[in-house]
Amino acid sequence: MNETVTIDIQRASQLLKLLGDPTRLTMMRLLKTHECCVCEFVEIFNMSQPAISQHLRKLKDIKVVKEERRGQWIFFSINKNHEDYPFIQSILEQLPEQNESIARLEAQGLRVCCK
Amino acid sequence: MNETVTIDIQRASQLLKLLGDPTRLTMMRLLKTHECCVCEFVEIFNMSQPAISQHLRKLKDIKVVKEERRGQWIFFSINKNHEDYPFIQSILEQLPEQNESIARLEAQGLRVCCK
DNA sequence: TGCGAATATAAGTATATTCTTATATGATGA
DNA sequence: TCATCATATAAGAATATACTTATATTCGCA
Repeated sequence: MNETVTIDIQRASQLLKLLGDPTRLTMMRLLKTHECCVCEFVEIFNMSQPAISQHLRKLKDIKVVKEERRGQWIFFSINKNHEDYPFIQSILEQLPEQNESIARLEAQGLRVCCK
Repeated sequence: MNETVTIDIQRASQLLKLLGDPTRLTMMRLLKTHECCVCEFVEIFNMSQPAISQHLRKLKDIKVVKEERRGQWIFFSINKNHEDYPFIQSILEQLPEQNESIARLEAQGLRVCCK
């Protein structure tokens, strides 16, 4: 009958709470199109490394992002296998692209450092 | 070019933060299909009247719900004229209906009390 | 093997959030 | 007009959140 995928209210509110922080929401929007490492986020948000690390940990704890070490760096990306990925994606899709942040990084030569 | 409606990240995170509470998220889902008054929410959530009132106030402050007094009762409903209504609606649509709550109220004869 | 860079964790603090209880307001109806 | 019902507000307490600074871990490379 009803073909719309639904998500349990408890899980939904937990996800929304995590996305309800401007830093984490922007992180997720950035990760929608770019893999990023911690040092890039530190630059983009002009925030301390531990602060960034702690935000990423929360996203990692509920498995909406995954990490992959490449040499010295750890790259984060969205976990597309997450059970609630469609829900998350439907939100991120409505947010404006954050390409300026990435462009600014590249202009400063700070993006390459993590490639 | 891009026809998708977007919402500013700051406003989006503010909205998501408010929806990121199970009580408020359930309230919004209920209001999607039913107007409700405070006393009904008190029954549904089995929560104190001031606690309910304070949650509703937060939703009212950012104008995602509106209120209308009818005699002794104040009925709440979703403000469909809110600038970010499409964003909110896209989230609520993915949540399961909360008809059991309403049905339970009616079974207890507590729904009529506010008609 | 040891040092430096990238990241994580721990502990502490300031602030925000969500209740509670007590009280105020506002409409209805005897 | 007064008592009562529905709701709002105020003040306070417990807990959660998001930083800070200091320190630990882990990898790559000389």
